Amino acid sequence: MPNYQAAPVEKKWQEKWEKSGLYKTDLSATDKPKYFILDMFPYPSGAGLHVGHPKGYIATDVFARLKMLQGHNVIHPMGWDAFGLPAENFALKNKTHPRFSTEQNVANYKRQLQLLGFTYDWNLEINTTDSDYYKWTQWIFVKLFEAGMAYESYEPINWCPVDKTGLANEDLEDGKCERCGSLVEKKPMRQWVLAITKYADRLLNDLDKLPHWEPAIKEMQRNWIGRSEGVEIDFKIVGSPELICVFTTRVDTIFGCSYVVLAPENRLLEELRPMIKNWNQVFDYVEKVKNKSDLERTDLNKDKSGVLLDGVKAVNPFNGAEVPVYIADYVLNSYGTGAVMAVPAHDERDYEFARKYGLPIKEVIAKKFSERRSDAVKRDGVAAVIVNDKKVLVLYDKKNSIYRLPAGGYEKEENDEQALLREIKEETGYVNCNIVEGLGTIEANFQRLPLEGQYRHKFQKGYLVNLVNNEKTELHAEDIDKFESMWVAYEEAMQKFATNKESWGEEEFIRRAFDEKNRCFTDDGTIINSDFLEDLSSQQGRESAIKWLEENSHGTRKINYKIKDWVFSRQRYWGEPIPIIHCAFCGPVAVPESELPVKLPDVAEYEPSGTGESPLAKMTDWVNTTCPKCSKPAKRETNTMPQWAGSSWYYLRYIDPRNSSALVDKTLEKYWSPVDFYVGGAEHATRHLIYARFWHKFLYDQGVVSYEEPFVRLQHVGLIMGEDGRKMSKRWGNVINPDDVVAQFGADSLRVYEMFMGPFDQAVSWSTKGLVGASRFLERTYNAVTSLSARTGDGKPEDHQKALHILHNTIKKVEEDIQEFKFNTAVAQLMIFTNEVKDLELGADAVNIWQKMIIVLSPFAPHIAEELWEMLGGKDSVFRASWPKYEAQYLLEDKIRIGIQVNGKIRGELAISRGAEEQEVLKAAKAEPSVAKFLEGGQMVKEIYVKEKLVSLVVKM
RNA sequence: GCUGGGGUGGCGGAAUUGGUAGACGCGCGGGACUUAAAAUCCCGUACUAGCAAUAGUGUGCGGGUUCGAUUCCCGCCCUCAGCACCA
Repeated sequence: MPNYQAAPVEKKWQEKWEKSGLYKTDLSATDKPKYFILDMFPYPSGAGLHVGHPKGYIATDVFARLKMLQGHNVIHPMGWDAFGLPAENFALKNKTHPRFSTEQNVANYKRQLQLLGFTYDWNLEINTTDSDYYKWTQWIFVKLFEAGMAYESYEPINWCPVDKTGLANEDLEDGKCERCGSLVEKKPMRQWVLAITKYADRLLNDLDKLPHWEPAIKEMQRNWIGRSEGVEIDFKIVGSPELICVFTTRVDTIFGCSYVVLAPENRLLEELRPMIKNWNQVFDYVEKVKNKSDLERTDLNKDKSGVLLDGVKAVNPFNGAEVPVYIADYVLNSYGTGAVMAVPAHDERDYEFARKYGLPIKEVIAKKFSERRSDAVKRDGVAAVIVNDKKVLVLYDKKNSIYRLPAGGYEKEENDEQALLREIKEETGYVNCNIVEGLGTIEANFQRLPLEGQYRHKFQKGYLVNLVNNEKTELHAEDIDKFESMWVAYEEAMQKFATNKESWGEEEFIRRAFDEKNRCFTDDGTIINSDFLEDLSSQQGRESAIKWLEENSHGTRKINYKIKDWVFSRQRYWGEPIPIIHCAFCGPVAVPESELPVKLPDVAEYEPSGTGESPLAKMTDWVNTTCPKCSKPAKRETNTMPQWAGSSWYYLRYIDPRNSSALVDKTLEKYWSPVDFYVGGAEHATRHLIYARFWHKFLYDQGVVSYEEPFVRLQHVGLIMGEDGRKMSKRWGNVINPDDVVAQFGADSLRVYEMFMGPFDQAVSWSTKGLVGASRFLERTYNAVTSLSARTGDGKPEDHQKALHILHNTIKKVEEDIQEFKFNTAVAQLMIFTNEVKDLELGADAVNIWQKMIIVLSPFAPHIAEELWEMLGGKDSVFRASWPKYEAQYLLEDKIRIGIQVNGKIRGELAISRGAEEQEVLKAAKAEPSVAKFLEGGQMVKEIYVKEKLVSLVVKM
């Protein structure tokens, strides 16, 4: 029978905390530095919590307790995000009302959370489905509407046929409904949309003001916002007044444009119809595309398709070239202008399409390998990548010790082919070669090795060459000594060139030769074959081209975003009613603030209709109202808000949860805002976290909040997987319920274990064995403290030294690790303390030392810490104590052991005193028997002493 | 494909301005206590060879720089997450 009984102790302290109001946050107290630490509030599902859910809450709780002990006013609140599809679907399935099932689920979640002994102040609890709460969600919508940020749209949107509602882009996963996994359809319907794209630039730029966010999450947001700077160019159409406007970020490649592509849905198609000779074929293609789902369309990624618009020619304004026009579904109508200029040589998609349909591929960018020098001599040339049987021919220049490809400059009037074949013959002897394909151009600048020494600048054209047969001529006598030729595999060739003394980019040609995909060069480089852009860098070329476009009115600068405006209507029951009244005379009118909230009416039948109408539409009593402006009969908006609405601002409400006259009091907001630390799942990086930042910025512009960014520091929590390594799920039967764990091992064991499992942000598998380890540690600590009273006297001085050394290192390590969220190593340090200190003879001073340890342990295991604190004479809660300060004098030990290396290998160890003289240490090191035998008979070359770390001896044998 | 992580014992993982790789925990082996078992405590535990002292090998793979590389550089493989025809 173990000595420590978790259940009664945990119950005892939870009751005491409740009674004394230990964790109550006095919102009006502004005497101390504040700390706002926030969990992503849960969406209470019917299944209850599994052990993975509380991991983040445990971490914030540990952190909050540290801050309390360090003397901060801490706000650590919790609430419920309870509107939305999953709750409604759950209710439908169980034939109950969502309000009822939500209440039940919330109660269950709350009970489960309370078992773990968190510092949540339940007086601050909020619930997005309370009308007192969603009044302010509606209020924000009204402000958005009044600011022109919420508008009605009739564009086709994503429609989930199973959940029977429209969805935002953010609600899709692989083109499927994120909730139920069904394929979404495109459906045109009336909907409310929020103009998040107006904030796109600020959402993007302000990421730079968030140094304490993980770079990975900022990067995800950058990708999601997807800003790209480019130009729109107008292509005239031969024999038509219409223009094809294309968007491109690469005007520098304009002279490589060999055709133009329209999205199949592009409206221009109708206008051009009379000119199109093969209309039937075009029409068929458009129809085929229409019937493809978005998923099928993107799935065809690898196999591009399209149809030529026979009879239509577009004119490249830069050179007057008439190029063919295609429709192809690799061009999206919803991005840019729904039309692109195709530059197959420098865009992978165009390249693939051009190869499939045999369209010209014109190279206009050379890869730049190194900087040009003003004193360089220009000498262009050709290079051969001769491939035979998956091996490439590499020359070794013996005199200069360099590897190279067969290559050289032009002689007299030679063309590429002549020069190439001549060089191959001269340098390798092969006479029967077959030029397969060009590999593009590399601009190289380099110094000719010893022979000439001058700097060269060249455009080198690469060619893939096959051997027709092995026939060779004799090399010139001089060349036989000069070169050694060898056939090597890809990896070996890459390696040879990687360490080559003189190189101009041969690896690039080899890479292109071995993989067709690499033949399309999409980076910036030096412009070639391009009229007035010739020889400019891509960057300069873009500037010149834009200038030319604008001066000649053929186009203009343009910025596009991937992020779309936020589709904000749901045709479902369980959500905040959108506070709008439709009046035949006044149009859509906002519900006046005095009439908010627009309460969600109770209904018996709330099943989605599937017609695109919300179930609220059937509630005629509720729908029929009068216009607030003209008082004539009018109808309420029946769509509801998406699940993400309530969570986009909830953190603000914790600061002032019962305020009925304002969203949040200004003074309180100023003191408690912003959220100092926000912890939650990485899956919200592009949804919730973008929406919340968007609303927050809007509220900032409205003067409601005083900071531009809501969350100062952001940390994502890694999942806890099942013992089998799979996600915890009913489906796999690997779910561990915290109720069971707490009943068997206690909340403290669960808390300590979850913090100890591994790095906080990493996914780790649950291990009940591992949990036992945490439990044993607490038990050992308990036993150590309970046996303290049996010890008397002064103890041993060296034990004292040791205990103080460990204690102060523990204080430092735990304090620093908690702040950096490195809980696993903090717990390891606490374990070291118990293991090392429990058997030391410390006499009466033991109590003092262990008291400090208990404070340091308390954030992780608050119940057992309180119990032990009380046992050692603590009168008040341990959380009313102060975090101990570590003292530098105890951190370092006087005796150190250092390693001794001989020729880089550890051969022995040496005990020295801190501050020992270098000469003494070296002398002692050399005298060490295990070292000395490796020094025997050798000559000392070097002796290195890294202070208080190691000795490194170099001996020549 | 792109972007960002990651690859270290039987397992979860420590250690990075380059300095004794494997802290801590699990598991495993041995021992103590017990009539016995559980629990607890003590000792050991990277791998290979050896009775041992010891020697060799070792941080995904191949090279490089260095007295010294898990750490830095070049090339490659695998894996997880997000995005995915965004011109």
